[in-house]
Amino acid sequence: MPVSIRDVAQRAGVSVGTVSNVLNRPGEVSAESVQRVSQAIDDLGYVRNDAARKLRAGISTTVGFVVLDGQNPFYNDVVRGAEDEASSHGIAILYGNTDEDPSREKVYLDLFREQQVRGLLLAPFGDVLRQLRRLRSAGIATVLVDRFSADGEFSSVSVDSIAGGRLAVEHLIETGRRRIAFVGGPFELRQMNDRLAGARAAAENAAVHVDLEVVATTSMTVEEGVAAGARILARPRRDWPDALFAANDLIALGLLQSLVSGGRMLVPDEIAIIGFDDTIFAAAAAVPLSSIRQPSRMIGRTALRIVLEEAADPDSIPRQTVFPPELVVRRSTTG
Amino acid sequence: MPVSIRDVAQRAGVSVGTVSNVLNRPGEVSAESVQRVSQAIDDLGYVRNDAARKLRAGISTTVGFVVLDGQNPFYNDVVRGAEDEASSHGIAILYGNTDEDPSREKVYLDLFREQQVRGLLLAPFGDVLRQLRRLRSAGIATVLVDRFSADGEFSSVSVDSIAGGRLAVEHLIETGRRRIAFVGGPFELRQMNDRLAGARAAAENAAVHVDLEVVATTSMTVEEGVAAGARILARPRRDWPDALFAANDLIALGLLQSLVSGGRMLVPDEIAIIGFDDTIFAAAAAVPLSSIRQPSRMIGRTALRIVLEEAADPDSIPRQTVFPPELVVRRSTTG
DNA sequence: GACAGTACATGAATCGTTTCAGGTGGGTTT
DNA sequence: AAACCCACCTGAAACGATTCATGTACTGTC
Repeated sequence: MPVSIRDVAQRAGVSVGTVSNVLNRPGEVSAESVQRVSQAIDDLGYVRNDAARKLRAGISTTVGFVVLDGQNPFYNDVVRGAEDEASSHGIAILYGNTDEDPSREKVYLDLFREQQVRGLLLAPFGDVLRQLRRLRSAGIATVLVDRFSADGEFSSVSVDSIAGGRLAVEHLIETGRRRIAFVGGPFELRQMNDRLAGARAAAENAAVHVDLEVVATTSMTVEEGVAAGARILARPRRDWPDALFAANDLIALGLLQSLVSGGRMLVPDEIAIIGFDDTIFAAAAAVPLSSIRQPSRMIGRTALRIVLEEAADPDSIPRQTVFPPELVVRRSTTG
Repeated sequence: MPVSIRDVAQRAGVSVGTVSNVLNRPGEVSAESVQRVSQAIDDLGYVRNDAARKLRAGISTTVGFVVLDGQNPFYNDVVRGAEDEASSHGIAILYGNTDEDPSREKVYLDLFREQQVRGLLLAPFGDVLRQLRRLRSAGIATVLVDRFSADGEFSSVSVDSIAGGRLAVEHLIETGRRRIAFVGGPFELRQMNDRLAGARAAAENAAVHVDLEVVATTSMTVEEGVAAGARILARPRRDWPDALFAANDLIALGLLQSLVSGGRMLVPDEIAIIGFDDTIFAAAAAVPLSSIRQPSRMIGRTALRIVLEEAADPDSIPRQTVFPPELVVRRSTTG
């Protein structure tokens, strides 16, 4: 039932070696053979058995991609970029979503190792250094996504989160805000700390006095944003901040939902909100959301390209690719 | 460098067959052997080579999932459900997103066939019947997702779109709307036609007279929703509908964006909007969006379970699993 | 016509697992 | 003590592709 290279060879009247050559280096085969083999392949509906190929040639045609939040449109965009690049190389993507759960992350890393992926793209959450090293020694290259690899041990593709945080807060200050809250978490995430650090830098370097407080969330979801918004509103009015810098758009949307619920339209007049990522939903929000744009597809494309290069050359030196963030101003910050 | 089952066998002082048995049927091996082999595996950091396993045993440990819109949170939820089920079986998901492009769809189907996935989950867009049949004859089971398989040739897991359409329009009529526009497309999609059919049925069976027009979009995206909204607003005011039923939440969000842009807050007073899918963004929208909820994770879980069952039993009969939709009322339809 | 060089084609060996027919040794039955 | 069972182990064959050393046939040169 399953048709193998041998069947093709027989039908085309050539040896298996020739069929393999037609498949892999058509240039080294006579035009006639190419023609006859192609014909036989069509007739028989032959498809290469990737397992056998992988086994013998050691060439894997899959790349793993593990993201930390599958609900976040930002990661969907990144994956989409990776996909484009991958399919142009005939490579398929093994996808895993950890939902910020270190044990799920571990499971996926093991699973993908067993699958012997060609390389791994990872938006890390937990402490995976040991595992990544083991992957490397098994010949699997890893590129970190959305996370600068400070020690330079692995390649990474990310946006300058510090600059992003600064952009956001500078914008808030310029538009007259003075009591700013950074809403985000968990702070195990490096990006999180960087965004906050950028925010702090902007606040400190401002010509005017600016208060910057931190409202911590346990994850970067809409629900957490809603909850944080409720906590803020529960304070006496004089203790409200006049601007919120959300660690990502999901949190920002949650905040927005709190602040406009029950017909209270506090944004942007009383409180400005700015998000991060500039996902497709930012523009469609209750109040169109200002945000810090990341070139998400480009991040995905680039990461995939790098991982393939590293897989091809195991001695390559890890490199950090950092894109600049971009401020996108919408109604939520401009009364 | 790479450690094989032979290395493990040697270190444990047993034969390769025994190691394999420890891995696959530990019950049939003496406790001592299990212990020694496990020890050796740990010492050596051995991981099974999935390619070899797949080649010899013909057992694949991946399932393909091809969705038609990776930006749509609905599909992300479905994938998440499938993921949960998959990882509990040690199965990895090969992910592909076609973005409503039939040629991409074809590419992924070929790619996944080459990978010899255990089964395939597919939210189809184009005409893939021929390809699916070929996959089947190659021993790869397919389960259609979010699409009822009318002819019963393949298994499917979906929500009753007709009922969903009816629910939506009945709700609009009950809340006093009489001039309803269905905004959606493309109509190559069966779900699309079903949702519209349900809407028509509700309009026709209503006790009062109801107008139902169709505003066609070329895809189910926010941008298309925005464009459709603009077209509607461009009409003389007396020709405006008083309610919009969007084929999914993304379109609904786009419509909303048009209708509240420039400070015009037409929703819900002048125009009601209801979406479909009840994605996480519906509640966070400009005006919290009424929608028709699909049990998305459950759809994913179920589809994966079924595809595994069918892979295990090639003679199983295709079955259609249909979940009921659920009306979720929010501000966008209740003045 | 001998020789080298070119252009292709061949098929056996190989990758790392799983499978399975056959083997071993000790215990139980008759 | 012969016959049989049982629990466990062994090792070679097989999966389907790729690789590579070895052929073969033809062209052109001197």
